[in-house]
Amino acid sequence: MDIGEHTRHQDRPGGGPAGEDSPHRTRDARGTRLRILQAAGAVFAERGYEAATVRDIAGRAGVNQALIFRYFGSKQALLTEVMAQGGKEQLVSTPPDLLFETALRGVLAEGGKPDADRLLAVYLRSIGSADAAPDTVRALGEEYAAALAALSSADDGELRAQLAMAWLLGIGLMRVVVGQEPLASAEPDEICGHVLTALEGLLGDGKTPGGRAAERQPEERR
Amino acid sequence: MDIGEHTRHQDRPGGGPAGEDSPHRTRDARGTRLRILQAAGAVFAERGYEAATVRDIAGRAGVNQALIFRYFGSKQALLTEVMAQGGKEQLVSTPPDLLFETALRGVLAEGGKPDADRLLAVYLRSIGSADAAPDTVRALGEEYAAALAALSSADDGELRAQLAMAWLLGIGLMRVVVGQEPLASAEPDEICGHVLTALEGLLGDGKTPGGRAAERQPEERR
DNA sequence: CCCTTGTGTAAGCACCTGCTTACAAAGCTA
DNA sequence: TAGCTTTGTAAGCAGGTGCTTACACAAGGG
Repeated sequence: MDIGEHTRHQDRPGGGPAGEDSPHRTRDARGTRLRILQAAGAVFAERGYEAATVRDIAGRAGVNQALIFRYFGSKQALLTEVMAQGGKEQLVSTPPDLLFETALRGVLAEGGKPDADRLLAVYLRSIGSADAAPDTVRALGEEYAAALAALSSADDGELRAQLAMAWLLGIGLMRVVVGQEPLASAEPDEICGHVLTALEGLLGDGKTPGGRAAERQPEERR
Repeated sequence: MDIGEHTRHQDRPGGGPAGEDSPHRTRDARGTRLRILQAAGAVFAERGYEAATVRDIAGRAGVNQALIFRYFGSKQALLTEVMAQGGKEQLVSTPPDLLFETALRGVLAEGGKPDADRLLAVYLRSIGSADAAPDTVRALGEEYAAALAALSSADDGELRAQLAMAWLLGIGLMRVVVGQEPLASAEPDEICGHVLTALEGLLGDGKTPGGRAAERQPEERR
């Protein structure tokens, strides 16, 4: 699973003052910060936290590595910043009854689109090594699970919701990191149908039917 | 999750020829090799591949680190060896219709028992970083999925089986690595009941509509 | 005795890591 | 011009990494 499409800035060793067509304005602090964040997201997603080096990130962003420490302080803080961006937006902007399907489709879309936000890959690849990553995942996962649990009237609703979240993560792991076939190339609609059908009883608590989200026939793609 | 119980050999810097009561026979190649493998499994499981150092492993095993390279050649080869041991035993020794529940219970038991085989933790923590880890996981997962797929008459049986395997991995990830509550401390029986019920329609028979399976409640409601 | 083989060790090498420091230049005000 | 802040860079530091080398000691055979 090669990514292959990134910002095109390479580490230019010479950096001479000759007439090079610099693709970005120099001395643009906000732009530089953003490029570092994007490059960090890509490198963390590809290699995981430990294997990613700040020299790699700086090279990909086209900046000197000292700038990374000026802007973010440390490699760990950079990872935290990468993880923090855009984490909860989906959570607060999606009605709870559609939350799981939305999150699932987000996970499924990640493998396909090359330029999709690689947040999930960063999470998955950094969980094993970085100290802050499991905490971030746990905190985010708990909020998702709590929102999901509110839908169910079962007394162990939170556990059920976390089981559903675990399935999300596992599917993402298999598709994005491991790349197992045929799962990795399967149609999102097909996977979505299977998963939602299977979870119907787990999340829908039995009394009220799960609603449209659990219909076997997948809805039209958004 | 403190381990706390291992071979008690520490790296002794002096190593004087005085009358030291060595708790293991010296010059025992097979025993030394085994101790290295066990120590490597523990350290890889705790820290992940990248963060684990051969000096740590050697220290935990009570041997000189040069021995690790004599016995295994490289750190990567050591990881491969650790992953290879005992991977497929369960696969070939379990009838297919019990395979999923057996694997699930193995995953669930891992968090509780401190001295359980940490193979899953090694997998999960090393997936993000090591090169060979995803390949090993993919190969092993494909065999499990193939065995599971043989049970189903659906034409996409393999996909369904891999979805089930993904759930396994995700639950393990949440329990062992992330440690999310209440999932991490939940009773294996309870989780097992939920998961098996939910997967009934997915793995059982592709022809049976999923809604039917979700209609019945889990048998014992705690 | 020496020689060989198998097992274990101490010391180091070459390299890489995150991070820091000293410095240069751009932009701005006066 | 000078002075100041902001943005960027080159060079290096202290420490850790995987891995190698040279060596020590036990055991067995001639």
